[in-house]
Amino acid sequence: MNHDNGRAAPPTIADVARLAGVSRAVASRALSTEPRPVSSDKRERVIEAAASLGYKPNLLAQSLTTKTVNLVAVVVNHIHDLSDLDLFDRLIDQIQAVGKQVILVRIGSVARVEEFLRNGVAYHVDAALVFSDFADAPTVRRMFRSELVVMLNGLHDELSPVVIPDEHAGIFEAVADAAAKKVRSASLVTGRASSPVEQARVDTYREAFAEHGIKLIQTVQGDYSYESGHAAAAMLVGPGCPDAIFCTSDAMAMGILDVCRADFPHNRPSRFRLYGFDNLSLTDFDAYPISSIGYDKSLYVRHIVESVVNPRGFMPGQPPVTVPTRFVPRLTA
Amino acid sequence: MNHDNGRAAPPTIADVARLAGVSRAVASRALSTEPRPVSSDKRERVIEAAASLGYKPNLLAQSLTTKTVNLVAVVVNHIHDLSDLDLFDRLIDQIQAVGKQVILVRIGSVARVEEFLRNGVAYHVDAALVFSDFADAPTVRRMFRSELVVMLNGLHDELSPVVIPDEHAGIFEAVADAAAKKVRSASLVTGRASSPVEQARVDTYREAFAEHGIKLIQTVQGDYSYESGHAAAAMLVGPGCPDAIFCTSDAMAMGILDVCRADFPHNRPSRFRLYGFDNLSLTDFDAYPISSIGYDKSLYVRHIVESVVNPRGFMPGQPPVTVPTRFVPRLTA
DNA sequence: CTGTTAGCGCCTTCAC
DNA sequence: GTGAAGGCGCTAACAG
Repeated sequence: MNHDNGRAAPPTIADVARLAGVSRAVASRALSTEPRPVSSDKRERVIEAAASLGYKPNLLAQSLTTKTVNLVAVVVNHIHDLSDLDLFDRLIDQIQAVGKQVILVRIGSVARVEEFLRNGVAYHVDAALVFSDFADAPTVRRMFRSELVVMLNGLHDELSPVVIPDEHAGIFEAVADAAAKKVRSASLVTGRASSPVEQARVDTYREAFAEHGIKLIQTVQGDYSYESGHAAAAMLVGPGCPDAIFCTSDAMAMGILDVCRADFPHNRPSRFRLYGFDNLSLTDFDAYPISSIGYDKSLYVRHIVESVVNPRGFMPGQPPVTVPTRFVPRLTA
Repeated sequence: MNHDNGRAAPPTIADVARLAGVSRAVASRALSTEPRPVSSDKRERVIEAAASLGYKPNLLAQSLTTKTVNLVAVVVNHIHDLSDLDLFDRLIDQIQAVGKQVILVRIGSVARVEEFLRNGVAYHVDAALVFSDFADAPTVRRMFRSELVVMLNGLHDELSPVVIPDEHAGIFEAVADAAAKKVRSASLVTGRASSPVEQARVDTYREAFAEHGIKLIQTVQGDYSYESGHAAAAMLVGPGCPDAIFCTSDAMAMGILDVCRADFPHNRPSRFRLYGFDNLSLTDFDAYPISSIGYDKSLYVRHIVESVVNPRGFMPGQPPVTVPTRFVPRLTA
């Protein structure tokens, strides 16, 4: 019953085979999840022996021959990238549901990428899901010795599958909402200008403004953070205050809202309307009822896990898998 | 320069040895971090060869002989346990800084614990850091085949090191703060009654109230969540509203604050004072300036990582390592 | 269907 | 200081 009292080494498949009176190969086959040829009586004996020994396969040794570890790397800049905990909770749950485990890799800074490469953090993970934009696909492929890199940071790559929210619809819906509410002028608070994703996002806003005859008064650069929203507020709501402020992250919108509480009696806009982006779960708190742009997280996660489970579904050069975004109205608009 | 264009298999130590014109053993020794006898010219040649090949040791194969994977499991109930992202960011950073990687295990429910055991998620992790209270130390030890389990969920265990905040000081400071502000009556909002940690916490509050002559009017049970705080508010601030409300989590305090905004003009208390617990980074947002009880997170993380790096520092039966808590005043008190 | 034989990639004796 | 040989635990190829 009790099989790990002493300092005894964990049983190996050789122990199981011996106890069952079969060869190691048969034991291996009997214990395999795949259908393998074994006579049913031997299979039974093996299984019983394994149970009585409390045998657990050494997955590391296993991976050495099968070349698959059931390990998926999730690569982020900082853990704060996980601010959408809801999304990550689903993601991890789903990855575990398909029998894999998550190794969480925090890059921290661009410099660390090089460090990782030098130090050889080279687990042969089955796949790497890249949320960090500090590393491009080829680099990540080298880091993990894995061909299967799923880019979720907006950086495209011919050789790797890409899953990405299609921001067009959501942005246009949000701007249309503003236009319907007689918004004629707007300011835009952006993130890091260097990011191509952010570039595209800003362009989409511009396009939508143009289409609805909304005048873009001013663009302020932040860094997606609450603090940068806080700081941006001063530049935005002076005398020439716009009818609406659009932010490319919810956190920045939260910062602005906190500076301008007076402009939102009972959380409703008076002087200007406020739109965020991301649809963080934070926007469910009463104090931050920020109209935002979001997407179906389960669908997004499903696409990601699908490309991990079924890597052959991807052909080099294939266009990104997209998840449509939509406008999520709340009080601030 | 480019060493993985084709479908070529990653270079092994044998390739390095061949290129350097030495035996595999010498190559292994030269590449080892430990000091091993190798003539310096050969060492140099090996290192150069490894670099030019872009050689990265296969950590899995390595672990097969060294019995150490440089993998640390972080076990949580849900990802929402990570609500203190600040803490986790440091933790992961520090773990990576000592050359290990984090495998994030989400238990989800008590039923899943058994499932993990059956499926033999037997990665030989070097250590498991248990935040989940769904699993006790013996179970986790079996799950991971690891002797080194660090309990961070408040569940004690003779055989495993425990790191835990010492809540006494912080609670007494908070209650003293209230007493100094003429608080004479208080209500307490608690988490799951089943948890022994929570039991102890509640007892400490009671003790502190008694010492300062504060009358405990009412105890309401929540579940640490924002929503449960929201719900509790109705029961608390009726006619016999206390002078202060103490919550055993910041999230619950946030829920109460949102229901009772009117009682906090300019975020300052009028009818009653509000105290949280955890000192979440959320309390840095202007909208939730909740007085709380926290501890030095870097110190906490340092203790954890120390017990992972230096497991022999722990003796069975040793008392928990504690991190002192302290009161963190903000507007709501 | 079964058992034997070879490795997977690495490290560690152990002789030299 | 060096290299040959053996083995970590497991599974894929073979013959039988």
